[in-house]
Amino acid sequence: MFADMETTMNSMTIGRVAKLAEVGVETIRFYEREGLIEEPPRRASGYRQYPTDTVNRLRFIRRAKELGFTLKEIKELMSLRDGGGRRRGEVRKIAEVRMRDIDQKLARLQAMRSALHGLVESCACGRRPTCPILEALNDPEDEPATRRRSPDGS
Amino acid sequence: MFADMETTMNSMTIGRVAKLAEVGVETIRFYEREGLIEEPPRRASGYRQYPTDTVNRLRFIRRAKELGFTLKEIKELMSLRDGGGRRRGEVRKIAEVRMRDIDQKLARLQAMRSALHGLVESCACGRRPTCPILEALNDPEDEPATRRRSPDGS
DNA sequence: CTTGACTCTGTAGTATGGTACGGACCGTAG
DNA sequence: CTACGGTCCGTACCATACTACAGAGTCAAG
Repeated sequence: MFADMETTMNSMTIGRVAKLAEVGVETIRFYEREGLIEEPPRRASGYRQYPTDTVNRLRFIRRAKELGFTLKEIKELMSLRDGGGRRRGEVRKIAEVRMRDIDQKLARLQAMRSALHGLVESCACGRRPTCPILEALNDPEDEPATRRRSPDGS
Repeated sequence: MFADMETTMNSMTIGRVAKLAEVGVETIRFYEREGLIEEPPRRASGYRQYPTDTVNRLRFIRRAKELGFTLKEIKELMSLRDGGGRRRGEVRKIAEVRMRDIDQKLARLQAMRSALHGLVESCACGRRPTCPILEALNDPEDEPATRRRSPDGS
């Protein structure tokens, strides 16, 4: 058909982009309104003409969302690319904060993973005093399991 | 005050649980309605009396949510503890699926982390042809970067 | 035994992130 | 040139996950 032409021409209709990025057409327009992707050039008719790169941006958004980031956070993450009108030190600081945030997510996912692994390997479902899955996301920082700081949280 | 008594008595009011788990009182009742936590015993007055363990469950929910799991998924994860009326093989299968899901999240978070790390270390913001942050979540599985399987995605 | 904070139920409203029209226009295959 | 699907814009609706009342009852300190 004409799919090949569109892809090689480095300019795609919204429907083609949507299909490649595996999102809905309405979603793309929604992201445009929300400022997550920039307004593309238009044809004389008003049709949006997307650069192929937009597909990657949309996939990034989709996956980042699956990792628990909000659209607002994703917008910020993507703006780190070009600095988003921020000073260098500021970009650096944001990136560092996000990294710590990600490290925490990594640690918790790993804990959950190993809890599930234990469940699969030993099949020790329901015969333990404590549940490894629930334990997985226990955080010694705010759970004084043995005693830590003041006994009253407030 | 009476905080100490309540904690040591292994039975807490909803307000106390809420404070310790760092969620709202209304949220707890909402989770109860949704079946994420079981209905606690009541006093004669109708007041809910929570076992201390409920705090851990609520924290688990809070963190799992931050990791991008929906309440439905979290409910399923928690039900793996007691089997949730499922056969052993079924529990195992669910756990395995979830593990693969988590592995993917881990890989993507790690990619994003290292992209941010590169940004912080080299401070190479905005002077590259491609953006490491956007690249981070590119997936060779569905993005035929160099050519792979059929050239047309559909 | 009053007072003020807490809890109860039920219902309504909010924020986020889309999703689905309706009615008109565009574009290309036949 | 006509059919038919894609796209336009605006608005309305939806699911998820809370959040905020209202109005009544409860608890415990003073």
